[in-house]
This record gives sequence, C-alpha cells and structure tokens, in this order.
Amino acid sequence: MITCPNCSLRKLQAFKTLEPSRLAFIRKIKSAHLSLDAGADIVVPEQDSDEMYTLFSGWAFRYKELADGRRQILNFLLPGDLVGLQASMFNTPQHGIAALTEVQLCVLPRRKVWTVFETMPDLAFDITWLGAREESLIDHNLLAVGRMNARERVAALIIGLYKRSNALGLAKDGVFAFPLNQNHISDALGLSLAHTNKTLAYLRRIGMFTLEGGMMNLTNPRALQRMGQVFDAEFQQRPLI
Amino acid sequence: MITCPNCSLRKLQAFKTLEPSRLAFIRKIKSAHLSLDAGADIVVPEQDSDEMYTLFSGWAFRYKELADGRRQILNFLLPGDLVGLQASMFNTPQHGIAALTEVQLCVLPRRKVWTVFETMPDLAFDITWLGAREESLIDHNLLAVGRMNARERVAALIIGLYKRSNALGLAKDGVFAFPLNQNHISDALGLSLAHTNKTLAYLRRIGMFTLEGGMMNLTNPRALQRMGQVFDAEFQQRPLI
DNA sequence: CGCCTGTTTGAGAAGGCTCAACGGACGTGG
DNA sequence: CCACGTCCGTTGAGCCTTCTCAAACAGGCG
Repeated sequence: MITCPNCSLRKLQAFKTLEPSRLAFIRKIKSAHLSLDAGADIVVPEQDSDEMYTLFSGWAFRYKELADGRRQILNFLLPGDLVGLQASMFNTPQHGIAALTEVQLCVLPRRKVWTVFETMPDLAFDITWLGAREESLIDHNLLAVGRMNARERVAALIIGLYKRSNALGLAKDGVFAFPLNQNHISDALGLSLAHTNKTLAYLRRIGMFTLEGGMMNLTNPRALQRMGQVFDAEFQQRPLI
Repeated sequence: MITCPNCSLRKLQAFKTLEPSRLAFIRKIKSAHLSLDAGADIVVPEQDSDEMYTLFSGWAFRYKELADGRRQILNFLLPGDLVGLQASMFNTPQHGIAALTEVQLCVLPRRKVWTVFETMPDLAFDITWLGAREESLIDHNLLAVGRMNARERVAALIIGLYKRSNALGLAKDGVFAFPLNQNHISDALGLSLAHTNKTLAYLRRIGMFTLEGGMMNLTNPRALQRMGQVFDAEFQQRPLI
C-alpha cells in the first residue's frame, strides 16, 4: 500500500516530522501514484516532462547517451529518491530516467513544485537537500570513473549500493537485492561489457561476494570497502538546519 | 567594485528581477566579501564550513581525492556560480573547492540559508535551480569521462568552458581566458598528464585552437563542438516557474 | 644564477577494448 | 514436448589507447 507514513523518504531523515498539517499538504499536492514495469522510460531525454516523482518502491537509473549510442549511467535511484528534480527545473531534460525494476512512483506536478517553495519552506529545503545529496552521489561516481581502476570501480559501486540499501532497511547481513545486469554495471562504470564480466569474475573468485537470483551476498564487505575506498561519511544524514 | 546589480548571477537569468526590496534583502543576508589568491582553499574536505559563497569574479574548481593522492576535478566554477551549496547542506563536505585564479566571493552564512527559504521563496527556488544546473554540468563531465576517448573529452571540456564564458560575456570571437594548466585538465578528464599533453598537441596541430598567455583562441569551434558532442541545449536558461 | 612550476617528448608496458563465439536459462509456438 | 529465439553471462585472442617512468626544456622569480 502506498502511503506517506511509510515512505522511504523518512528513512533518509528527510521529511522528519510528519504532523497532520504537513501530511495533509503533501497529500494535496501529490496528484497520483504510478506503477511501471522494469525497463519503462520515466523521463525521456529532450522531451518535456510536466511531472516530478518520488520513488516509492523499486529501482531506477539516470543516464545520458552519445549520438552513436554509447551510454553512461549517471546514478541509480532507490526508494525515497527524487526522480526528475533536474528535469523539472529545466525546460527540457538532458538525461533519461528508466525503471530498473518494477517501480511505484508518487507524482508531483511540475507547477506544484513552486507551490511547495511558496508555502512550505521546510519541504522546499528538503527538496534542495535531496538534490544536493544526489549530486554528492554523482561526485563519487565521477571520482570512481575518472580515477579508479576496474576492480576499485566495481567494488565502490557494489559497496555504495549496499550502504544505500542498508540505510533503507533493505539489506540484512550483507545480503541485498541487486537488480543490475552486467550491462548496467559497465555503463555505470565506464567499462566495456567484457571487461566488467572479467572483473566481476575476479572479485567473486577472491571471495568478495556471490550473486544469484538477483541477490547479492557480500562475503567480505571489509575488503570490498577498502578496495572501493568508500567511506561512511559519504552517506550523510540531514543537517539540523 | 562588488555590487549586486552587476553580479554575474543576473547573466544566468537567475535573480532576474532586482526590485529594491529584494536587493535590500540580499544585501542584508550577505555578510561580507572575500578576496582570495589563486590556489587558495575555499572549502576543505571533511572540514566543517559555516559559509556558502557566490563567486563574484574569477574561477574555482570542485574536486575529490583518493587516499593515495589521485585527484578528480568534479567541475569548474565561473562567476555567478554557487560555491559550497552541497557543503552547506551537509555537516561535513565530501569535496574540496579551490581557487583557480584570484577570486572574489560574496559570503552567505550557513544559518542564513534557512532564512532565505523561510522568507524569500523565489530566491530559494533560484538556489535550488543553481544546484540543479551544477548537477547537470557534472552529468556531462561524467558522460565524457566514462564514455569518450581522450580527444573527445578535451574537446568537450574546452567547448563547454567556452560556452559558459560566452554566456557571461567573457568571450569574444572564440577568444576567452583559460586559466587551467594541463594538470587541471588531466584531473578533470581522468587522463594522465602525459596523455593530456599529447592530446592537446594533436588538437592544436589540426588547427582546433591556439593557447598562449592564458588566452584560448578557438580557431575551429565548429569542428571542436562536433568532436565533443556538446549541444547548446546543455546550457539551459531558467524556466518560467 | 639556480630554482620552481609547468610543458614537452620518448620508450616501453599494460589495462582495458574489440571482435567473436559459446553456453545456459527461459519463454513461446508448433 | 521439442525446436527455436532471446537475453544474459562467459571466455579467448589480439590489438590499441592510455599509462608509467624518465628526462629534458622553457619561462619567471628571488
């Protein structure tokens, strides 16, 4: 059941207090729910979109493409993430967003974004904070793609997704759902498909993880974290204001 | 002279209207100016900062480093850009910001950011928009670093900086100030210094540009733009709200 | 003059790429 | 129930873009 009280946004420490008045307001501006199958387009590049979303359940990813088809995945979206903030701030989005799994979205009409800023400054602040948080994730991806070798990149990606899953209560004892295929991984890390496969095989061989049926099992999270140079501090909590 | 009316923010289409009341408000929350020499740290990673800035003049850059010293430049900051929005939204910044040239900054105390959201929703919206714009620039960098070869990356960087300079009125006939050295370029593009040098030499040899005394002269902007696959649409204007 | 920072150039190594083929799992239709 | 197509993961051979290491050069400054 899709209801605001159990929205993952609360797990991100955003929308902390949920007084009746805020709840009522949120309910009023939220125009609908939306369910999409895995693979569906949520935002299409260059195509105007009049909506912004919140990801209630499932995974999605943001990407850009070059004219000849080369694709770069910019970041992955997990429950509680804002979908299409950038798109809603510009006239035409310069990136695409697609569903990685089946997803449920809460729809916020673009015009209403302004209403939020006008009438609910703390909510507006939350939106800005979520935007800054996404940028921080992209920063880390850029560091990985620009300055890490293949092993380090893969390690950083896996650990990063694990930590985010964990913060949402979606991981247990190093085990969590991992819906990416090797194509997604290679496009996220700027590697070729073949080399991604070999790197994954290597990490598996040295006992870093097992992966079957879409479930990732980290068998040596310490070593993986060290290899990926991912620090807890990267995953920040909301500030006090 | 540092005055709000001639701030480059206006050239970005932000802070469009400048009525006396807004101007007075901005002046009130702006606590000081700050001048720093080239090379100075503006934000130090992991070190709490109580201030956010607006870049009035000069260039700066945001970067991240790995434990062993490998550095990735995330994006460059030009006049009118927000400096440290992310840092001000988190408790401790995960990136550093350094001055590339001599810079002049307008200081906005971190606590006042909340005041802006509370009392000036349109200004708050501008801040969020500037944040989304920065993210969009990083997106493009990530695409370049992840999926372009060395020539394409260098071309994309040069053209991107040219377009931004041009939008600020800082370029004329393909000529503009280019304060980066090859170390900055290589760290921004995820290339080694040696290969960056060879790539630049190649582009110069085929007549794409000349560079002397810190002035970049684009002698074949068309070809350079094609090589970098940079589109005008990447540099968006503010939406209508 | 000597030093420092930044640029240039070369030789050799290698990490990652391309191309190609194969295998397994799964779903569909005859 | 089997044949087939498709999607995804796996593996190998050879190549090439980019890296590393090293050295030398140019300009500015105390």
